[in-house]
Amino acid sequence: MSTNLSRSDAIYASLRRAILEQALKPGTKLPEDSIGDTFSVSRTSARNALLRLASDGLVEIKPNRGAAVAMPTLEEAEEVFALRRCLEREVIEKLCRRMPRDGIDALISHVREEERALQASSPRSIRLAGEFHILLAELTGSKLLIDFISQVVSRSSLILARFGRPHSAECGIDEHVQLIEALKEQDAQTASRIMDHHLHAVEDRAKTDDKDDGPDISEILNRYMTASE
Amino acid sequence: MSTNLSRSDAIYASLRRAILEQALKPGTKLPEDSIGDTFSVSRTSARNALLRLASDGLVEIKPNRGAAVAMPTLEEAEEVFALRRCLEREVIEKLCRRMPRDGIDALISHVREEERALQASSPRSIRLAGEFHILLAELTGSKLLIDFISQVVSRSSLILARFGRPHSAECGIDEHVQLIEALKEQDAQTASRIMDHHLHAVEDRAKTDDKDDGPDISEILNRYMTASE
DNA sequence: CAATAGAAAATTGCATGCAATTTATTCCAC
DNA sequence: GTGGAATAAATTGCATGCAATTTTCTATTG
Repeated sequence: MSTNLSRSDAIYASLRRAILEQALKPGTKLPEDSIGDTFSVSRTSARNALLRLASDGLVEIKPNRGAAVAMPTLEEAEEVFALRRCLEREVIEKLCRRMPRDGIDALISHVREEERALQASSPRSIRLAGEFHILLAELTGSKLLIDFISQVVSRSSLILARFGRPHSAECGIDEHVQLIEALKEQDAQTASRIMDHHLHAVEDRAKTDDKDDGPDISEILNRYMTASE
Repeated sequence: MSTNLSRSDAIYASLRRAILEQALKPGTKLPEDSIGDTFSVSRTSARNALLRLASDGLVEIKPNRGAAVAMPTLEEAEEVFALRRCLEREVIEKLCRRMPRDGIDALISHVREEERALQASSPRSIRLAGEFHILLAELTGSKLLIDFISQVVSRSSLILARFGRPHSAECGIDEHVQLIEALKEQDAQTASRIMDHHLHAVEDRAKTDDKDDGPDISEILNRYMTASE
């Protein structure tokens, strides 16, 4: 049970967390050697993890030039949020038709955790805000929908890291609470309206363009080697 | 220019074509050795190709047990078509708002090619039917939308290979023609209606459950080694 | 001093080898 | 002849090594 994860799985998970919590900023180069060294594995395992992250859109791999944390453009950002609105609307509709028992409870308890992380100024709060939306998708029970939502949520985090205010949490937690209320009442129209407003707010947070790159990768990664949440 | 593709790219493309044209049926095992041998490359390259196909949902990889062409369940099939309707509706709406010049021409010319392939009873017709929908997505200009549509279209092909009548083309070509007409008139409502009807027809074609597996892989793959269209 | 050509270092793409796990086969008891 | 354990074959997960490409540094020239 302890080593149920393969080595490349562990690296994939750690890198993913580091990117989503904005410890690794867009543009940061990710050489296979450095990653293999810091995780004490070979380049092969690191490479596989990078390939998977690339298909998630979290890193970009250019032939013979290596991998780097993806730098979404403003154009791509618009595409992501347009598609995200489309997908999250589908989630809301599905959930208003059929919400699993304990679903509301799970959502409430997640929001509580978000609040705790926010008060503690933990970097987890950034990731938890995104995972609220993933939890919504999970409640629909559709594997594919979970997968697609995860992708747009991940990319949204990246967009906020690139364009948003530094370290701003992605979502207003109060809006999450409002959404839960509407879902409880099975009010699809209100829920959709809140979600649209919520996503527009997130999108608007992508305004200022600050950037700096290239600190020590290994230093950052050492904090993300553990598989713990 | 001749070898702009890396080795694993070529294998990925060939395997993908073979799966989408239903030469490789769901459930067929894909051992790294066999693939490497038939393409005259090492297991490493074959492995990378399989990893990418797995993230597309076209093959399933179980730890220490190898890869096989994915066998979608009826449950997953429902998920795919539900999401596909959602995404294709978005495509239609976008295209009715703004259709690129020459877009209609490109669609018409694609349908012509579909007709030619169908008359020639070419296995290409199966793939071309799916690529009509991908072409629609491409006309929206959204990279992400193209990506997502490609995924659901690929999975649809797999579902038809698993559950549909053998070698039935996925789509009725006449419905494609009707859709083009509605798009030309910028009639989003009619276009959406046709698309919904069209996709339901495709979904209904997933009824009978026939199966047989396991011919010689290498024999099939040899026909797909060329990088041709 | 700027610019460019060339060499050196770094990094990726791929092949091969080995240990570990899984699958198939053999052999023996019943 | 059947069921099950032990063994053999096949297959994956991973590490290492080498050639090819890219990037960085250096030196020479104008």
